[in-house]
Amino acid sequence: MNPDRELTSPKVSRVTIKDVARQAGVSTATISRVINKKGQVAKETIDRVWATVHEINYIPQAAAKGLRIQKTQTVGFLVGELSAPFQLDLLRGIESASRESGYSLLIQSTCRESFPDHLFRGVGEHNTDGLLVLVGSMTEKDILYFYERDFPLVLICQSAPQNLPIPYIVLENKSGARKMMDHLIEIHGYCRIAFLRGPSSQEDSHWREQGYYEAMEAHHLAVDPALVGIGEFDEKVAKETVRKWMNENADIDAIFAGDDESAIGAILAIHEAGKRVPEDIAVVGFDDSYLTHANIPPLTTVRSPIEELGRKGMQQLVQLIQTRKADSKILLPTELIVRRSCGCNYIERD
Amino acid sequence: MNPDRELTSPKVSRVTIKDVARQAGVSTATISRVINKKGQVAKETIDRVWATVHEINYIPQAAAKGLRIQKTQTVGFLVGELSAPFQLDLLRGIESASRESGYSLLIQSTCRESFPDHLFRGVGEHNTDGLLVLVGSMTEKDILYFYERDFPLVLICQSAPQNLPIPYIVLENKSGARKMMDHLIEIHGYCRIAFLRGPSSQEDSHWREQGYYEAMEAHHLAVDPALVGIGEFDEKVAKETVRKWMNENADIDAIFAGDDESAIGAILAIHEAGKRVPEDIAVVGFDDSYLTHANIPPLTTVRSPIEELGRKGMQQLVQLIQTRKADSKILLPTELIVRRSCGCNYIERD
DNA sequence: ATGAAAGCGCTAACAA
DNA sequence: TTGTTAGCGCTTTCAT
Repeated sequence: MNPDRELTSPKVSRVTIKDVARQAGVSTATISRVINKKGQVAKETIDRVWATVHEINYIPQAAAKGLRIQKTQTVGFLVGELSAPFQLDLLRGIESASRESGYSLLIQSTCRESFPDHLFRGVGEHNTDGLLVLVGSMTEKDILYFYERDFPLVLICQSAPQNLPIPYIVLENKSGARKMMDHLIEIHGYCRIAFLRGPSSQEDSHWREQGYYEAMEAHHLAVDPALVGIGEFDEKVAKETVRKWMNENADIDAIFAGDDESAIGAILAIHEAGKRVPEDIAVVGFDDSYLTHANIPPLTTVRSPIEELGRKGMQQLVQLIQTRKADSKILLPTELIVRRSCGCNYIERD
Repeated sequence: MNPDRELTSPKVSRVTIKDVARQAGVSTATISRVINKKGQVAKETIDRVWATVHEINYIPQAAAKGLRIQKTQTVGFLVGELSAPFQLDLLRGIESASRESGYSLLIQSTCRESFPDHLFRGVGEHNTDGLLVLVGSMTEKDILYFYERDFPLVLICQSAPQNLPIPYIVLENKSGARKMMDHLIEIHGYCRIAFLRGPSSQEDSHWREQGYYEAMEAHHLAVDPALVGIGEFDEKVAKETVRKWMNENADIDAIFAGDDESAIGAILAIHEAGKRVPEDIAVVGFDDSYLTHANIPPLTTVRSPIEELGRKGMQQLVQLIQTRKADSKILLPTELIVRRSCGCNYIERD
């Protein structure tokens, strides 16, 4: 576009620990001791070293340190496709926790990954001390590969394959769904409740569906198989499913969508059919993701503590790296968020 | 929570280039040549080396290579607070571009950063070859610091301070705003158009506002200062401003919100006042961010090519790192997205 | 309390 | 075409 500019080669050649040593009149060993606060160093020496460090703007090179101590002080976050809004909350939790623990954070999406070779995986033992693996971002085969090499791995939203002792952290999906269903049934008296399931391979999806069945059974309500449709955690897919129900004039009191995205799709389809939410049909979601509160009507949903999921997951990973131990399983509680799309009379405060 | 588990120390001690050399019966130099595809190596040797590499699962250690070649093959992305949904789109573009260029991606939020010392910045010359800097994530002082050291920097949504030749990439905010205003005025005949401005320090915000003024002037419409209110790119702030207008019964045909978030806030406030969008007051936004199309009514807005912004920005950075040259300024075109909140009769297709 | 020196794993200049 | 070797910048052991 615009004219190029020319850059000279770096004005300042890298300053190394040797420069600091020379300048401060001590050995590199002492510099290292001061910077890493290890070993005994005279108070005055410490001060002189720090002064020099600042004076000449010394910053230790990570690669050299890493090579020497055989640690990268870096963790990796693996994600399938970067697109679902909850990933930003997750990332926020992950980033802050890693930073607080003194680890750098490498992030890699594996969706259109096409590494010719295991050599060239973007992230792994060669450049990280451990990996945080979001469901769907790594094949079971690869998980096993790392496990066999005892490389620290923490799984998010996914339990360990083959019951291996790989630490993982998941949401309380079933009880969350159960709470939602109880609300729909007990408070509103809905009986004909449809369910929009997520991807069948997803554990979150699976447990939410189980919660739906469990609640129906507990309240002696029959599940109409025709009212369990595909939502795929996708707005468009859900919309299509609900559109079909609308066309068939299906008898539905409420739709429990497997996640907020599909809930949006459901609402859109219902409006398209000229009906109202929640007056004609209630719609509720799961996750309490971005903007659900600003929906019209504001969406009743189950809050997933996504940022916390990221934070805790990262804390587990760091602990695993440093002590080789971690909780094998962490279950994060979910919370019912009642707004108006279920038929309640909630008023948004701000 | 659950019982801890014990992990043994790594079963497999790291395999190094020496192991491959020994096993394949050649020198480490040859291994290096094969892996990096540099220099002349006999076809059969190449095959033998690769076979060995796979057999013993050799992965070159990034730190060692980095130390030797004095490059990290890593780039950093600096962001203020990880929260605005557009950041995910941005990150997607950045991540894919960096991966395609063979760079690892370090990400760091600088919001609640509290490094005691420049030594311990999370990201910089010590662990990256260059930095992608999102507006608001770095002080001018720090930008200057890096600039003086000729450390590769590309700015996103922010022009270079002091007209320094630091490459940057921004959106066509003014012309986008202008297009939107022209639509509002020429197609809908609105005259009393309010504007919800973003943070005054933000360049995006500034240019969008300029586009508003320019369009008003071009159409010989008077700007009513009372109708230029604060929105801060924030739903709640915008809502409050519009709520005030509603209470005052201000004469408004349309509200042009500086971004989609504030547009949402505006819509909420209008509904709260018992009025309809767009029948009573039209509302339009800027960015075409997540879920705007699913709004009720679907939001008319200006699309910002955020993912492209990330991709292109990263490509510039890589070019800057590798050739020391980059376009000094890139302007990314925006596009008017007409839906229904402006009063048009758009039907969502899916 | 401080310094000398070895060596982490890799690349590249030079030699063969 | 292949091997030898020095050395990147740092930490750490062992002296002193």
